[in-house]
Amino acid sequence: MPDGRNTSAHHGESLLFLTDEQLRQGIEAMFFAYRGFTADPDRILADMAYGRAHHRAIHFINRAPGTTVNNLLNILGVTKQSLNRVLRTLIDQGLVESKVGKIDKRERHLFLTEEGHKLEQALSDAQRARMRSAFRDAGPEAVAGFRTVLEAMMDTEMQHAYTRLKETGS
Amino acid sequence: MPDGRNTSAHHGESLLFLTDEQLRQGIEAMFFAYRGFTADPDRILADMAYGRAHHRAIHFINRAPGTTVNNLLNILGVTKQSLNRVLRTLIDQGLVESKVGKIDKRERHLFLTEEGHKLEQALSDAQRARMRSAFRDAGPEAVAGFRTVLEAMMDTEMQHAYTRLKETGS
DNA sequence: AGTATAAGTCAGCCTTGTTGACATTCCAAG
DNA sequence: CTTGGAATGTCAACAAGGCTGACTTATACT
Repeated sequence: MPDGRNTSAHHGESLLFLTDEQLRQGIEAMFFAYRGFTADPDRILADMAYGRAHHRAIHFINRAPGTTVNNLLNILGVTKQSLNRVLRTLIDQGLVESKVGKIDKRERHLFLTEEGHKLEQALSDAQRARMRSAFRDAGPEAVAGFRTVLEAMMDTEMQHAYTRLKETGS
Repeated sequence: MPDGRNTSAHHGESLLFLTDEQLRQGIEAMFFAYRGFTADPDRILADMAYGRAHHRAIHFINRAPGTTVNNLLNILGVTKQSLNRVLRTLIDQGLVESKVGKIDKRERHLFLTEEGHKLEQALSDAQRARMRSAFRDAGPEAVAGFRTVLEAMMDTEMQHAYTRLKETGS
């Protein structure tokens, strides 16, 4: 973490000078792109009794099988009550399994069932298809830049969560 | 639009081959970054009687003053009723002004009042600060890539809306 | 034994999205 | 000039998914 690297606004260099217009375009790009990003899974979920919140839970349980409720809470950034409502329906419907911890029996470890995996596949297939198409159209250098900027835009705790998940990656 | 450029999955080149793991990281980056993206304005709005929906309306009215309700509807991608609820509170609170169209009197043209501009400034200052910091940390090539990928991720109609807004830029 | 932690639950509230039905105003085509 | 359709506004009802606050249960730690 270099100190004072970006404290001065004007160096007379285009490298560090960013107009409000450029920033505004970035803001709008985020807004429109996020709509596209969620559109395909949303369409699948619309026919079912589930929403975007269920998708997020399923995604991260699949990503980190055996994760605890508390862990998921931190990653998703919602309240226990909010997550519990979602989790309860997923468990009731047999998409998620909750197992009492061996070391600490207060904890519940979450796993996708066979059925849960099927829905996860359907949802992430749709989302990956769009991401793949965007990545291919944009090319590898653009993809690297994309990830660099997004990472810099995260809150610090989320950067850590993101990095931890990356390192867990197959 | 070159035909058949990305139809084949395997060229034996890293250029076009994208693993599910890479795509999943992109998906998670989008998720965590969008949280950061909205966090600062959300904090400001939490103290007031407004939410993210008000922010979006204010942003695009500021961006394209005199826009019609229908136009805004298309950009925001919500129903007339949903937007109307937001718009009504903004008009009642004196942040937005609605003027009957001169050519077509059915249309309402929307403008920010002095007060509306103040809130818009506060919100976009916060959001731009984060975007600026992320852009600086990432560097200009990364920023270019970021925008290329986001644009490729949008639905076609939103690409058009985005481009139209860009060309309107000061 | 007493405190802290993990999880679950109940109740109630808010924002923001949805549908459906309907009124108004006005342009434009027949 | 009339009529159909477009743009807008409004009412009502509902659902998802956030939130807070209060409380219970089980377990772990000190």
